[in-house]
Amino acid sequence: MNRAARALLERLFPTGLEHLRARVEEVRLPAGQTVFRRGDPCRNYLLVVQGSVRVQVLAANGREITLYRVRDGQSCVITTACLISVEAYPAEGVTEVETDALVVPQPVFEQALGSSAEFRRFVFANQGQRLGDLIRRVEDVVFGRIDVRLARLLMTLSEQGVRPIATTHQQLASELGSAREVISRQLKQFAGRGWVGLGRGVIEVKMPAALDELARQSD
Amino acid sequence: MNRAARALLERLFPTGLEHLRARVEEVRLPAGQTVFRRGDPCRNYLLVVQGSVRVQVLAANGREITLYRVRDGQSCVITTACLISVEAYPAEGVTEVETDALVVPQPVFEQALGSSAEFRRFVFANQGQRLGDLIRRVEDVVFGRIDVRLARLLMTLSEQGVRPIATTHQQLASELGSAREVISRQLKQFAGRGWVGLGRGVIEVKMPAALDELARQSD
DNA sequence: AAGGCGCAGTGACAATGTCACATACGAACC
DNA sequence: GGTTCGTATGTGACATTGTCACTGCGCCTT
Repeated sequence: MNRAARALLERLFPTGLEHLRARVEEVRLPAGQTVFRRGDPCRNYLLVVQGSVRVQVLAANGREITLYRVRDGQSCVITTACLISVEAYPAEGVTEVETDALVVPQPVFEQALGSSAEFRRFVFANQGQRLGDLIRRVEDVVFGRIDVRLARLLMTLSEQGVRPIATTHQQLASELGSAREVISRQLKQFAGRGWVGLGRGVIEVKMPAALDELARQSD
Repeated sequence: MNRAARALLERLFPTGLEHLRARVEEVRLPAGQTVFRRGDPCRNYLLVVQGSVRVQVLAANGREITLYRVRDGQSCVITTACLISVEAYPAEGVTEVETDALVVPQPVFEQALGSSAEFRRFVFANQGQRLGDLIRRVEDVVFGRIDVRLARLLMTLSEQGVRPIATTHQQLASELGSAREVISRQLKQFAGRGWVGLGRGVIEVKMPAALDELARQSD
């Protein structure tokens, strides 16, 4: 078990709960691995030590939308909520990169919840954040314009990742719950204004200020 | 305090936790009352004893969408999640009818969470259901056709409420996150096929089987 | 070099949302 | 009975977004 995993474990199962640590398993998942599927029952509490899990919903016709991501040191709302209420997963989770996770069996989860205020705080803090993400996503999808949403996404990707951005139009569409053609058209507009440069599987943000101004429009 | 409230209180604060009951307050809210606003901090855990709270998001241009409802014996995800994570409310809640609720102060909530497995189960069961509602709502909004969604809504309303349905096109639009004109057009189509009868503020479902068939279409 | 496959471009059309009005209904009041 | 007023609904023109059916391009494999 690596250092980050051990630190997280010690934080969540502090003195007095050491005996629970042994029942927590560490797993290393390759990128692109499905962690849970829609309709699966929840049996374990999952904690991402290091990596990223994308939680998404798929439509029959191939369209999809990303609900939120679970990143380093976070846990998944759906798992938490379904674990005790015994609902099936309403969405699916896929690792985006190689991901290190801790698997806490349901009985251990319940026991820790009963005996550690720190553990409860962690669980609820995660719930709150993920739920907030989700509601903002609804708002965005229902009321937001696609150009604004795309501009925002491009800014986010260019700030946090390698430049130029390595992604396909289809991936952007899946992120936003839109269709590839729509994204292609928007990107062409952006490119026409000189805001971005387009290549196969590559997008270069050339005028971040312009994109940013568009991204700030709320309505 | 009425019987239903007392029963709920006894269930959630059983023998051993009687002392907490006294710190829970009962309130009776009139219909149309705003329970919490977007951006408000969460200070109390709210339990609906009898009534209904609609949780919704409003857009700048007047459009709105209902996320879910909290009904008899249920509690609100947002409140639960924000209470401990100290996030502000990302949506707002409004009573739809006169509503009886229990107000559990944050410290009492934390204490109960630490000492009662029954209380924890209740809280998480509610979380799971409400979160499931929310994800299904996202799916519906992003991938669903408006005619199908409207048919489903009309069936739900006609099954559970007084017939004919007493509602305006605007209310239906707000429920679905759509625009009034869109709903009016769809209803006119339904009426043209003889599926419904329309009046001012009133909709009569005439051919539930036809609506139901439409409502079952998933894609 | 020849396919094959994934990615992107395109035009026509359908569905939904927006805007600016016009109308119609019902309650309250003369 | 009429008048008036506020709310609910109808409507056409248009903008935006999604769908469909293709085309073409670039890169990899064989």
